[in-house]
Amino acid sequence: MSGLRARQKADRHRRIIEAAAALFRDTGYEAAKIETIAAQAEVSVGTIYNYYQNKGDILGAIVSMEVNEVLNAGRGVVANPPANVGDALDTLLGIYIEHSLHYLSKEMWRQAMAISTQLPDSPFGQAYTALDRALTEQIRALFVRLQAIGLVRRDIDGQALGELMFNNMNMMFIEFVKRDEARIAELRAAIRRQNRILVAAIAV
Amino acid sequence: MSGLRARQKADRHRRIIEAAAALFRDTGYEAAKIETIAAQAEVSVGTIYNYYQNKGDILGAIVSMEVNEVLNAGRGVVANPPANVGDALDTLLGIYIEHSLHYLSKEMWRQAMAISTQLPDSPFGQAYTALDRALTEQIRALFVRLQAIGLVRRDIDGQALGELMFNNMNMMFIEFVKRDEARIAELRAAIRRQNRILVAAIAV
DNA sequence: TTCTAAAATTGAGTCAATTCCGTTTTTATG
DNA sequence: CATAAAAACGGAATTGACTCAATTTTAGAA
Repeated sequence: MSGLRARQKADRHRRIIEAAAALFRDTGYEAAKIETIAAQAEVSVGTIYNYYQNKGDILGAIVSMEVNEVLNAGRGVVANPPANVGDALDTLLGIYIEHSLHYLSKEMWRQAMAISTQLPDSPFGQAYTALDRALTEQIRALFVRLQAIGLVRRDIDGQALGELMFNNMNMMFIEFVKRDEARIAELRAAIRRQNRILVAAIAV
Repeated sequence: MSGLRARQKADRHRRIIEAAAALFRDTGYEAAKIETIAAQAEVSVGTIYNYYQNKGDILGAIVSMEVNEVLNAGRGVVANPPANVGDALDTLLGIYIEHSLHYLSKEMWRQAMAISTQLPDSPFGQAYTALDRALTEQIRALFVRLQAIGLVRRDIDGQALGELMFNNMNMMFIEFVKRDEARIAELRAAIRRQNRILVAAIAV
């Protein structure tokens, strides 16, 4: 069961994603018709629904790639953080934020976020939740690292802290993508200001 | 211009909201067809769209009522908070959370949240953002109150703290409504645990 | 009371996502 | 090879939100 059929399958997957990504970027998610994606990918509408449960899942596949890149970039910071709690946090969260608009437009993010709350049990909904958890975990890992180095107090509840910080950043990011005119620099400054309270509380 | 016409208008508004609320509750938001809402409210489909820009705005009107009640209930706590930072926070956020499922089901919340990110510029999208801001402001007001009483340090950045705490609670609430089996008690406990870090940082 | 312009209502029509099922392609088997 | 079962495909049909041009209702002037 791993000959021609599997190859065609992978190829069609790729073609659908490529067609969709291009269209979402160029015309926006809403404006991109399944029919157009199908034509571009040289498959039928029915086939697209054979590969993805719904339009949101196509976007989901694209979002997952993006977030996984972000997670990867974050690993570098966790392994080798700046020698200062505030800077370490700013660097990690900065990577998340700066990377975030690389492949995805704000409109695509809005749609992705909306779908993930609307259909939490769809394949994408579950994947999105898993990605959030992975990001939270990475922030927690940074604290563990900083505790090991001796920059963060040992008696801090790393789990709760990671959640608190991720949740705040995430909510700020949601507000950010909701306003087209919002700028990354302002977002980062606002998060830095909020985190100052936490940094003061946890730094040795 | 405030005779029969105004009365009929108010009456139709009410009928539409009542019909929609009942249907959303009973069959769920997705399953509730505009046609059915129209029939129940004894108006035509077109009339509904004369009163509300889209299906989401109908839900929006219901959500706004709910959140305004919550804000109202919160005012009491701010005016007269428990004499302990942790308890004061727990009481205020507790009111938000306990109230939240009074009129709205989890599915309705999911839809409302999704729509507010999907269409941030629709009437409901803007109203939802305003409600979030009002809640954040109320939490900030509680800190100001606690500072006045002498329970919270004067040098704390109240604005940043209010945002941090609201954002965290809100994100936790989003995750809560995404899982049908999640329980209120667990949600409150998790938030309490997260807030402990903040309380330690800000208490006198 | 009658008439007219403005405001509101109506429901058939449009549009795009999703479903459905008959047809075609691929795989496994003798 | 031939062939039957399984998997995947295609595209017409369905569905439900939303629009719009025609019609009805209301307010208020004559």
